[in-house]
Amino acid sequence: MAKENGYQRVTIEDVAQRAGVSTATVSRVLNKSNNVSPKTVARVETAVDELGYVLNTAARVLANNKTGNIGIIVPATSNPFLTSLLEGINQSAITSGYNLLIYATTKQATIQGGVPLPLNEGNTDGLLIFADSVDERTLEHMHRHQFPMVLLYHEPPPDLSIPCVLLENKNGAYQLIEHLIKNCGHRRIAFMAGPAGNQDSYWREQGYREALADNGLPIDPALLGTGSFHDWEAKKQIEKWLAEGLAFDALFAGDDTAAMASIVALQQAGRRVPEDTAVVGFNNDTLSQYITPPLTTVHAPTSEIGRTAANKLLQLIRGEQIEQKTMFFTQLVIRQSCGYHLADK
Amino acid sequence: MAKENGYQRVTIEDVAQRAGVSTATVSRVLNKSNNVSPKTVARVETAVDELGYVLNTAARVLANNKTGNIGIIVPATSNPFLTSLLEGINQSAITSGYNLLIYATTKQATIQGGVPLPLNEGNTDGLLIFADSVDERTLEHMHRHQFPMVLLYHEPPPDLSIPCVLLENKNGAYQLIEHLIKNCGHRRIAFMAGPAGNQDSYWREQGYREALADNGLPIDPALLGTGSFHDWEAKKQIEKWLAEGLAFDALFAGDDTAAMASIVALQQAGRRVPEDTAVVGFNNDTLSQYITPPLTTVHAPTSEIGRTAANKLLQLIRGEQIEQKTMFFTQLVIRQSCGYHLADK
DNA sequence: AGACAGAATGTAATCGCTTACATTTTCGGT
DNA sequence: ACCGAAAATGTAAGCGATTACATTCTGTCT
Repeated sequence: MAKENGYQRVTIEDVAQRAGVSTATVSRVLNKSNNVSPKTVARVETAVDELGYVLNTAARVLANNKTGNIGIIVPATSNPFLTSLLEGINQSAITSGYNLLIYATTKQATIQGGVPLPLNEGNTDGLLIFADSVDERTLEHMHRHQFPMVLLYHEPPPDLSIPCVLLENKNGAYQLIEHLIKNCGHRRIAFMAGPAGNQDSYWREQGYREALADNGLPIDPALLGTGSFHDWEAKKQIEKWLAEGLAFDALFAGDDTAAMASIVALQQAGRRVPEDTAVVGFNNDTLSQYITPPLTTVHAPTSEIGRTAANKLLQLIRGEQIEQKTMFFTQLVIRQSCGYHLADK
Repeated sequence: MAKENGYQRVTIEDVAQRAGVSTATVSRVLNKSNNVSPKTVARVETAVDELGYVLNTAARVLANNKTGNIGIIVPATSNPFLTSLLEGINQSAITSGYNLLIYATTKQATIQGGVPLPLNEGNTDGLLIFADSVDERTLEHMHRHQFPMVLLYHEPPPDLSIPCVLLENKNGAYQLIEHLIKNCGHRRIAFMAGPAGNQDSYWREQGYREALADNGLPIDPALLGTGSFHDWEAKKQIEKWLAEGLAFDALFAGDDTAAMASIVALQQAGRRVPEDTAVVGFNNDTLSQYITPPLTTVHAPTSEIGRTAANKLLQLIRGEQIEQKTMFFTQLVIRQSCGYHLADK
């Protein structure tokens, strides 16, 4: 009855008693339903105030089978790209009167088969799932139960028809690399992949490969590394390459975070960017314009993607029909880290 | 009965029936309570699997009066500092078997008097509250109901004894400014305040003022501006100062985000940093080492603060006694944006 | 004044789970 | 074979809301 910490909850019944009405009426007032006289509304409202009544969400959810929340499962990284994404999602959630609950998975606690998600039908009306932060088995299970979900930056397994919103990566990467080759005159371009299994990274690599091929450049496996979209990992990769004495005059770091870290690592090793080594990223994070040299990158409409994904989920929850796949496109942003301004044209 | 989207929930009763036991037993298995025979456990577990049963969190919460979640209310900004903070909080939450629910307030939807918080006793066991993201009236109300709360970077109003964890700002700022004056030889040091009402900003300003005073420098009101710990705001302030023709040879931007944006704005206007104008920040965000010039700043143990705050809240929830106020200290980090390496010593 | 539609309010079942208490099993010891 | 304590299981009363349905007020029209 009393909460563990000893506080005695005020219920709708107490309010009803104090206001001299039934619980049904109190509930009506609380839910602003019509057909309740102004005087009664007033009486109930003062009773609520006087008692300091707080609605018990759990009870309401149980009765309504609706929570008013949407959730998102993301990996617990500090990549600023995520911040933009969440910003967009939160925006549309709030606009629609929903709250956003965020659950960040860590290495120790990745969501894997069997373990029930902390965010589920009990506390959310639907879920946004970032990349592969939830394993396929769990996904399938929820899908079987028709729980509203939208996948972010990830296509669903072929047999699961879960709506998703995606970023077009290949073409963006292709243009970026082509710019490096044709406009800036680079030949030996290294590539850092993202985290294992990341679909964005996969397509960026495809764009990289095609651009090289189309421009008559070989794919040198030695130029293929891993940055995991993570500063530390990128730094390690650069150091490894440098130690090996790898020859490269440009680097596509996979994303902006890895690019920024790479620039620093390169500079610390005495290489000038872009004079000695050009570096380009992907995403166009807010910060990429603030570093020196300003980063050449590919703009991704991240917070718009977030907004759209949330809206799709909300439609799904309302039972509306939505298209399975939404694709967003990118745009090349040329600044200075690619060395374009130095190239002889 | 059926959820809006038409899915029929499997309840504990269905499981009980299928396993040929009572609901109580199923519940016991689900909660891993002892005193249930291995065979029964097995029978129940297969029934759960076969039926694809998912526990209804709302019902459990209603029965238990415990959610297993802690929540945090933060402003919806993309300041990387917040990311570190959340990281720390999430870490200890998960370690203690709790989940972290994040609610980000936006300009449109700040938490103000009367409006019930989306995160409350119904879905969380306790709340972390960042700075002034919740108004005093609401705070008081929850405090009156003994809802476990911990304030972050903010002291409670004098009459409300809510535990808080704070950062020591004044001394950090003092040292920073003193370094600028004594070691780097700057005289006209501008200051950018944070958001209105921000306590961290207040104390940083005090440190700034005292350092100037102690070193015989006047406080020139013209040198006092606002950056709001925000890139855009900082940029505007710089542009305004530059347009006014304000003379200053150093800037304490209030935090790293404002510092980085200021550096860019200054550079765009043709001023060299630190040769023409030194710039320093506060926080020591991960990125501050990656920019050029690397930022001189004050290190704040942000994610440790997060961890500590979460732990305090968890203790509070368990009913343990905790100290009201925990203070964390800072450390000066000298890199290059202050111009120290150029100063004649 | 009486009848009646519609507004206002009340009654009580229900949502899915936990758990105190009651009851039945199990099993070692004699 | 029997007893009794401990182990296993069952029964049913909540938790705090919502809401279908029933009932009681209004006030208008004849």
